[in-house]
Amino acid sequence: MNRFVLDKESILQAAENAIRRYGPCKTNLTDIAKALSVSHAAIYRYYADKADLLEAVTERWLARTFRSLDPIMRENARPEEKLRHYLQELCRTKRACAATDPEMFENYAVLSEGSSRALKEHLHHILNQMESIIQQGIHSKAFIDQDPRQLAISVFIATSRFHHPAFASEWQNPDIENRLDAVLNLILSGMEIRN
Amino acid sequence: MNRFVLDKESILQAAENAIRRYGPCKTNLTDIAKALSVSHAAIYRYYADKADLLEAVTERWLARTFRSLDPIMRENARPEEKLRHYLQELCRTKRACAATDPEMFENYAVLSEGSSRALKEHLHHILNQMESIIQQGIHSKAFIDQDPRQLAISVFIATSRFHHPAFASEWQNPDIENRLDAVLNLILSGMEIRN
DNA sequence: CAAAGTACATATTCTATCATTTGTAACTTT
DNA sequence: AAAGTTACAAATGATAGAATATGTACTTTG
Repeated sequence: MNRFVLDKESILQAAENAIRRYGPCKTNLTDIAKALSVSHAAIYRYYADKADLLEAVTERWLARTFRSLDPIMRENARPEEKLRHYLQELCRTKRACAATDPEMFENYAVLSEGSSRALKEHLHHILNQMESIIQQGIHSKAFIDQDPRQLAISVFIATSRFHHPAFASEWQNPDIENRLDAVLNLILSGMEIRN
Repeated sequence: MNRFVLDKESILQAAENAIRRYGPCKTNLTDIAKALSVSHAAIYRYYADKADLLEAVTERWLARTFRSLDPIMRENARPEEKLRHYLQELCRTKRACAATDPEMFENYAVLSEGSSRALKEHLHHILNQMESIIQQGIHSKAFIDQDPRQLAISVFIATSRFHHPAFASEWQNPDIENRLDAVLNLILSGMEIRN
């Protein structure tokens, strides 16, 4: 018998499968429960409600998907190159998700319209990492001496077109990577101390 | 009798009134025709179809609304200040429309999701004006010597968050103007030749 | 014959009703 | 008592038939 122990993790996996199969809009608790061979009510023992479950699914997905940013933090490159790599990788990852994992990306896009705790935390995490790189750059006299948090926010905003899901339809343009590089050149040379 | 001569202009005005009254989604040709005391079929003598009429309405609205940019082009300021003013005014105008003329703004936002000739031309017009300011800056050795068109596009993209309708909901934040200034500082100092 | 109206086919949108989904509480089983 | 099921009320979503809107061809009017 393929009898699971029903737990948070198996519910998360079933939910993710359902989202991939039916898309985020058509996914319902009944189908998720059916896949686990339990009644839908059983899920309420583990998650307060549907929104809570979807938050958890997205949180797990975000952590997995943007792990590729962590090695960049450990790179031994000049801060300006590190920040460039970081944003290139952030945007590349978003593009890759939109193209190869469209349902999970849509799930994320839908959630990003509302106000989700998981997404706020993810944004904070991204800004923290950028701030840390900028901090290094300020210490090594590579970047102008301004509030690194504010700089991180400005850089994040200025590159929105390349990582915000509202613009996902533009990301198919083969020129998109060049466009990002052009914007990064402008921003980075605005931050650098020239000599 | 309030008998009009039915012409393109009076139809445009009636259409704009209808959009303001009912919103772009609920506006239909029958109501527009009713307001003009003609049958809806009469409109087809002047506009090929509904999309054609709405294009024309938007074109007229865009021309009227963004006239405030023209005086800036004639300003006798340093190119870096001129470009700053231009983008501040562009974004300020968008914010003002979103707040005080929500139906016409929504009409514009809806159109901007599709591919409208009027909007493409408007974008070209904006980019042309920005390019011209940048051109001046390059000649006066205030800006780095790069393709002014590409620079204009980069500046436009980097400020999307402040003028693209997808972000209109963020424009209520009282901090929005400071955020724009921070991004403009970054971009402009990236373009300027420092000494 | 130019300009608008009428009549009509097709496409779209509304609306009323029905089915599903969500969330809760009381019940069963081990 | 822990882990699940069953049964149900309220919210949400699907559906089909009615109503309205769009676009075209033909008719009327000055």
